This record gives sequence, C-alpha cells and structure tokens, in this order.
Amino acid sequence: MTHRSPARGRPAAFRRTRADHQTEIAEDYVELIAELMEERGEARGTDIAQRLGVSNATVVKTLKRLQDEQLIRQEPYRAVFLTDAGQKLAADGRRKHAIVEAFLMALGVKPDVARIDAEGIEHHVSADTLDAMERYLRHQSTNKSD
Amino acid sequence: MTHRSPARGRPAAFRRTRADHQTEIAEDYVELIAELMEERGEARGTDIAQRLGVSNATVVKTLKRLQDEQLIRQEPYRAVFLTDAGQKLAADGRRKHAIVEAFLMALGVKPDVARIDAEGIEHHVSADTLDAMERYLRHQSTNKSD
DNA sequence: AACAATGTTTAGCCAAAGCTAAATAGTGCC
DNA sequence: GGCACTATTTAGCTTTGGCTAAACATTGTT
Repeated sequence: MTHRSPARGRPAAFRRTRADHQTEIAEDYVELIAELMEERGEARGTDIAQRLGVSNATVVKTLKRLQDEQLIRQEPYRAVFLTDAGQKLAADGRRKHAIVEAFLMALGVKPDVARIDAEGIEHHVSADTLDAMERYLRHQSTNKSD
Repeated sequence: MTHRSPARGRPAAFRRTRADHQTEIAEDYVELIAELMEERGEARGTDIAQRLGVSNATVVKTLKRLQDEQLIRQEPYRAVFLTDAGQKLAADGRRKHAIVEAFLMALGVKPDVARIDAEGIEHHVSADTLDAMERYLRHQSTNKSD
C-alpha cells in the first residue's frame, strides 16, 4: 500500500516552511542585535523588546533559548553579545534582507511596503532565488545607466 | 523619556510577520483541501496529513480549530468541506501561490526550487508586491513573443 | 451478523512564543 | 550609605502545532 501521491503533493515544501519558521525568530533576534550594536554600541533586552513590539518577558525567554543554542552570550542585567555563530547568522540574515528589499523596490514596490514584505520573505528565499534577485538587480542597474 | 527610535526600527514589520504567521497554516490547509477536492472529489483528514507530512492527530486538532473559525465544515469520520469563507481563503492562497511560483520561474529559478520557495513566500506578499510580480510577468511574456 | 482489519479520533505529552503581574536587582539621589 | 525608583527577571498562564499510543468507529469478508 505505497499509494504514492503525485509529485506536486510531496510534503517537502511544507516541511521546509515549518523548519524555516524555527529559525526565523532566531534570525530576527540576531539581526536586530547586530543592528543595535552598530547603532548604539550595545544591545539591551529592552531595546529588542521595543523594536520587535513584544514584551520584555518574551525577550528574556527567547534570549535564554538563543543562549542555549550558542547564538548569543549574556549575563544577567547586562547587554547581549553575539557569538561567532550568531554573527554569521546575523550577517546572513541582513544580507538576505537587503537583497530582497532592494529587489522589491527595483520591481516597483513602494519602499515602506518593500520593507515589510522583505521582513516576511527573507526567511523563505533559497540561495537560488537570492541569486536570481541579484542577477536582476545587476541587470537592471546596467540597463538604467544606458 | 519618549526616546523615539528612527523609522527603520518600528515594530510594524515584525508585527505583520507574526500576524501572517497565524494565518499561514489555515491557508495551507484550505488550499490543500481545495486541491484534494478537485483531484479526488473529497478531502480526507488522512490525505491532508500525508500531503502535509504531519501526523493524523495533528490534522484532527487543526481541523477542529479551522471549524471553530468557520473555514471548514466536518462531521466525525467524514470528509471535510470548505465553507464560503474557506473557499475564498483557498482561492486567494492558490492565486498568490501561482503568481509567486510563476514569477520565480520567470526570474530564472528552477521549477522545483520555485515551488518550495513559493510555498514559504506566498504568505508574506502584500497586494502591492503581487501586483508588481504580475506586471513583471505580463511585461516579460510580451518581450518573449518578439 | 460477527469479527478482523483499517481508519479516525482522543488522551496526554512537549516546546515555543506570547502575555501580565509579582519579585528581585541595579542605579541614582540625597 | 541607604532608600526610592526604574529596569530586569521570574512565575505562571494561554494558544498553537507537533508527537505517540491507546481507544473507538467503520468497513469489508466470510
């Protein structure tokens, strides 16, 4: 009773989407931490909460998880730091975000909408899709300068 | 102590992404139900579980929620039906999915990757972005026929 | 019609993300 | 240096989505 479904029904896409979701929040946090450190020298739980639009308590809890996952380091009542792994994830996330956002704007989406959509989309683009977006950006800036 | 952050830090984007996320699963389910009904005349819990790559028990639980939210109708040991609201949501989701997938392929992303990415992306594209994608598709098919 | 096989649901568990309210720790002022 | 104020953490609750194993219906066979 193998009962194999047609190709379009395979669960890979859904699995992948669910899996992405686990990383999404981690990525959002480390990205934000990197930004905050640039902007103001340190990332404090409260600032994260404010920026994310989430309660302080939630941030504390999530940071605990991120520490368990070795993405950040943290001492009580102190600012948060990224580990190497955390920095890598942050850099990656910011790169993706930047590409997606720039791409959407190049496509003609209004900047504020592009920002919001990019936030949602960035966690779901494969390397392939990112490449395609970059190609488009290069191509189109070439055209523009004619 | 207003301490207002610069525009880029406003939590709107994150809020929106979190909100989207609440609808994602509902959308996936109703889309799948619509597909199954087309393909085989009825949508059965087990088929949903299989396609989604998730256990039967999970499907039962989620369907219960969808019923509470008036997206589906269902009697024990029977197939599932979409309410009008469910049908609308499904149609909308399928439309989005189709556009995003076609768009990615037009961009040069490989079909199987396009499918997977579209699955993740479809829940995060605004009407604006969808319009832009459609515009691109029209434009590019015009070019091709030269 | 009864029973075995199969399919579906229930029960009960876990983890993650969210919240509010209460407790605790730092900081700053006198 | 102590006390009040503010910031941070802890406690404890909720919802959602996931799981496995056990209970319960349905169906099909004889």
